[in-house]
Amino acid sequence: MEVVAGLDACTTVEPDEAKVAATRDRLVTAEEAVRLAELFRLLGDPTRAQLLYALLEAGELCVCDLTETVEVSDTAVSHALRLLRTAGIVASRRSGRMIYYRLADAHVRMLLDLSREHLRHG
Amino acid sequence: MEVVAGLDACTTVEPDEAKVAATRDRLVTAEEAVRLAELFRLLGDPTRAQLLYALLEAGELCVCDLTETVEVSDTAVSHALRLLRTAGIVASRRSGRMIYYRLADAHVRMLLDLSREHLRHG
DNA sequence: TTATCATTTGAGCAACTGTTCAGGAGTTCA
DNA sequence: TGAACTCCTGAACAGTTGCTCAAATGATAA
Repeated sequence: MEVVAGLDACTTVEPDEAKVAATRDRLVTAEEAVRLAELFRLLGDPTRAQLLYALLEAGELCVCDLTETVEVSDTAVSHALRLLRTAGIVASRRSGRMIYYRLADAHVRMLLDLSREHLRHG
Repeated sequence: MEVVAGLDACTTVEPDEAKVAATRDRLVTAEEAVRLAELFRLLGDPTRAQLLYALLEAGELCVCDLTETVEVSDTAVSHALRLLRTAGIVASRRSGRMIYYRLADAHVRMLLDLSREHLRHG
């Protein structure tokens, strides 16, 4: 810690300081990194991932259908959905006593698609 | 738990069982979901995210440059890089006493790009 | 109203995560 | 050889995570 403007190490072999400085300028800020990590972290749980892929396929599903599709308890699903909803990743709509969830972000949809590609033909 | 073939709930209002069954067929398996979540989980930490974005910008950086770019201890960087290396997300190359790291996966590069888009113009 | 259904909420807890610390391994140079 | 440098490893510890359980909404039906 406490390396605020510390640019005084690792110059023994090659002067990579220029590269480091250039990288720093174009780099995501620490704050942006936190927000990006937050997004990935939300996708980084098997239960939440399955829920999201189910919504990606089905378009819209109620909690009980999601509970059935992913095989975990309804409360676990609800807790998971709350996190995703708070982050703006999914949105909900009430119809009678059921609540239907859907993906709420085009970029997330692309992320899910792309990473599935990575897994299957990567 | 213990809902192995349980298809007997939530048919009160609409018969969504067909939708659930169809979704299940095209859905990622539980095993795939675990692997996908594992990938996202690795991106889902501020330190690792910053390291990856630094590599995305710079192409290749040694550990000491990464330590300087991201402001955490060298051991923390090393631990983080080991996780990413084990998962095949980054690769390393030794040159003298330095070890240079680079992104090792085109899909991951796209994921990083896409999510940055999401953050900045989403 | 009462009963039932679908979903949510909050507390509690076991399991996991990321960091620091101390020490070790491999490389270069005098 | 030995010292200096770059990086890695393992243990330990605080903080976080995701689940279960019990209880509470909100909505429909009798």
